[in-house]
Amino acid sequence: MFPRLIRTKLLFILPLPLFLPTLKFSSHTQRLIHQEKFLTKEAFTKLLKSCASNSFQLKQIHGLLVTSGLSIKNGLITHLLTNFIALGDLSYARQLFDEMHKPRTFLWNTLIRGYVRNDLHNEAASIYKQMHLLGVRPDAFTFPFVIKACTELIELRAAGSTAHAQVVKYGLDFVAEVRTELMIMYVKLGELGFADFLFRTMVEKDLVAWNAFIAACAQNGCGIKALSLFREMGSSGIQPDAVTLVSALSACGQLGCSDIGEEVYDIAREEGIDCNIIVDNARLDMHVKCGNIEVATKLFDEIRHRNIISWSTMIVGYAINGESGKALSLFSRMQRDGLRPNHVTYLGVLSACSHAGLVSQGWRYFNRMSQSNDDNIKPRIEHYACMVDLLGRSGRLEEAYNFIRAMPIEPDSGVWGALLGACAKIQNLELGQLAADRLFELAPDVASYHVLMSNMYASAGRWDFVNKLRQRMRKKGVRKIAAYSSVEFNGDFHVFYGGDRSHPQSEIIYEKLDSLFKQMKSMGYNSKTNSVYHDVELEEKEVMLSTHSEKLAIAFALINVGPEHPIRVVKNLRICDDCHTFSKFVSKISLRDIIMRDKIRFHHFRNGVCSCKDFW
DNA sequence: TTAGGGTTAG
Repeated sequence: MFPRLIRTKLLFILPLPLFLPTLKFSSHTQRLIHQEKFLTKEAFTKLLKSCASNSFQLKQIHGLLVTSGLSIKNGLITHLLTNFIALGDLSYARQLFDEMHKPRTFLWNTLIRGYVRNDLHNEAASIYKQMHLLGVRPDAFTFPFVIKACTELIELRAAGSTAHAQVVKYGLDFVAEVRTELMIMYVKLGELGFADFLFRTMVEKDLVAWNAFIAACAQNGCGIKALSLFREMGSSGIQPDAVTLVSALSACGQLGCSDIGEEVYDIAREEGIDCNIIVDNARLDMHVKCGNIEVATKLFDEIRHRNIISWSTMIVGYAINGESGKALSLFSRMQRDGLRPNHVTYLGVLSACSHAGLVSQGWRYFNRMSQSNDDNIKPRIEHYACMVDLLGRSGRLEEAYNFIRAMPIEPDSGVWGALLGACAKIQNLELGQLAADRLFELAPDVASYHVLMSNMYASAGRWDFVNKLRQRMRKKGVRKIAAYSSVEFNGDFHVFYGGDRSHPQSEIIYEKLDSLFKQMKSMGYNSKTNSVYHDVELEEKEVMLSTHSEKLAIAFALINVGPEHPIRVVKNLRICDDCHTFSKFVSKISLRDIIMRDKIRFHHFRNGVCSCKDFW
């Protein structure tokens, strides 16, 4: 009707009363509007600013702009769009974006960032792809978030490499922000060497780059690397901050080295970042993960401004250290103190029940959650998995299976995995097979499900099925995770694999093992060969068992660690029956406490008894 | 008008 330029101008001279009847604004906003005679660009900006937190009002403004039949400048839409992104309403932002004529790179960046910040990584990647197809040139602001999106999703791995190639093509690979994200991506892909190369060749390694690398290592199972970087940072003269210390503490928790963890906390004191609730929680969690439950209890009582994370950490701490009663009474104390549990707290409570086989109490907590009106603590899929674990491991496999069938949400691999784990413990081949069938569909690449099922067949002597399953794994390229145990001694980590002879002290370690076995056998020890899942003769089975990684680690610690310290072993998988018995005997023979952390809980061995009461 | 790093469970 009008040439575009004129129409645009018209918008700004539309008298305000025309707008007012349909808009329901606060009195403050209305005053603001009345003060302006016409809706000038400044007035419009002001109007948007005053509605920035109100999605409804923003939508009304957009609606008015559209129904006024006037063309809208990109600038105005940009304002609206950034507001919607800030409010997390990505679908509305996307609608606005699609209405725009040739949006500039800045807007593409804004949208990608919005998607990533709201965990919509696929959408972020597809926007980038579209940008690429349309020939819009990305800039240094585009890539940090594109790479982050690729890092977060396994499906986007290939896209990550493409993005890296693009970064190089546009000459942006020396931009600190871009390179930091690339580094994180490669750590997550398990390419630590390449991540390290990117870090070494960074022009200026600032605090954020150090932190990103240390945190990425700590979060992706490279605790030793994280700690060595932390030490290197200290000697390079860069002052650590709370983020650095939290990552270092988390690495210590993973590695089970609380002495080093306390040295890290000393630095927090020097830097004046102790009494920071996040750092204090990280320290608490570190002691929990090292099995120092008394130290953790004391620290917990000393933390002044405890938050829900402190309480959850402590509840879980009791649960995994075999003190379920304390976990549950702490939960009651928390509620008496007027704190509301969140979904993690409930996971801790349910896992406390699960570790001790407290079925009726578990049901009570689960029902309490289900009846809660608060959306935040309605049971999620993880809570269902916890219940299946509790029921199944307590021997109520049928009940667990019926529970799964009655679930209001679709069971995922976590839920079926819990059932399979329980079936393996109780030796229920039939139900195990059923769970495994579901798991091979839902999570075909996960080695541990194949291994669990294969072990069950082996225990039942069904070697035909074992071989079939192994073939299937080979075909799919699913590789079993090798079991290892590690012991920290004098700041170094000694890692042992089954049958390992690579340690410099191997000879005396094996001698020590021999003499231990002799003593144990005289006390009535018989090896539990049902933990060896290979079709070999009994004698050979005994040999394989006798060199399990945890046994080597314990022998190493007995030789090296002073008698005033307990023996601490960290294992990456679950402990087997025979090693559990072995550890009980050793704790009795050697009069040493053995604190062993397996994949999901602690075993504190003292004088021939384990804190798990042989239920795990 | 835009950018990179953090704690709690299984």
